[in-house]
Amino acid sequence: MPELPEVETIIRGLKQQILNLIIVDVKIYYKPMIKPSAIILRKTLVAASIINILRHGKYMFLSLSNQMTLVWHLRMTGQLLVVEKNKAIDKHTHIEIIFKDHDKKLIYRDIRKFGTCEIIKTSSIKEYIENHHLGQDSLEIDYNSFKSLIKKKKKPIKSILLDQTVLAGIGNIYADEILIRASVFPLKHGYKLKDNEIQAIFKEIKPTLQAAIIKKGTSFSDYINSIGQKGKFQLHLRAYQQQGKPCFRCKSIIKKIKVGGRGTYYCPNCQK
DNA sequence: CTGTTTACCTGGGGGC
DNA sequence: TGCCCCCAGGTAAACA
Repeated sequence: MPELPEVETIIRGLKQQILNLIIVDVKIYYKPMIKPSAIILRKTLVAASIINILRHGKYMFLSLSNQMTLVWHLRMTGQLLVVEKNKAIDKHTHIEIIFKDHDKKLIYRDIRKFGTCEIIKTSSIKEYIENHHLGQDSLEIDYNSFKSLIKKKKKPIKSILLDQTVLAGIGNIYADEILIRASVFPLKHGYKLKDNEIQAIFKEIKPTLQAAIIKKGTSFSDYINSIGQKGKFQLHLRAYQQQGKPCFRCKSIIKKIKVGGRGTYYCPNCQK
């Protein structure tokens, strides 16, 4: 499940590997993931190069040399990989991008086919973020806007952290990791949180995500970065998938519940 | 407007 | 061995 730290890790890898390489061919095997169409994607990419990559939350913006930008979202099992040009692809590979005079290619793999690739004008990236009602990036958000957003919401804080219109980038893993570090019960509603609890959550958001970026993300099931490596933050998880294990703080047994339909892990003693 | 539920997909695991 | 069912979760769309 690529969340902000995993997407950031992928972008850092891609920037080192494929920036400014001229694209000579694009092969598309699964068309429904592309907006507006596979034909337009091919036309847009051939003869162009990727000159910059930005991130907002879990969205990647790959800007091209021709004033166009690919908005790529990996959803749950998407992978952007740089592999040897002659490497055989498997049935989960949906796009191949071939570069001029280069022994590597960029491929898109996605077991569950939820990922999307959308072509927009580079000048309308801001507009795209607004139209999709994305909140501030989780590494950028300031305390006052965070606090006022949380106070308005009549739903569990866990669901609020997952809401990309509130703040962008947090998914199921890091929502639980932030809440156990902040000692806040995931089912407690936003408007019922005390200032010191909102402060405690805010204080954990950026350091938790930054720590995960340093470890190159969490690899629980499918996530690997652009050179096929797993992350290492799964070795530092305190809540996610830790049911039955002792809490890092008080040694109580971590419990698993459902919040808004999502598996949620927490310490029944520290998070009340 | 708000918040909740469902659809989109596939693979893995449990029950039998 | 194999079939059925459920589960995993990010987002958009449908719904209440």
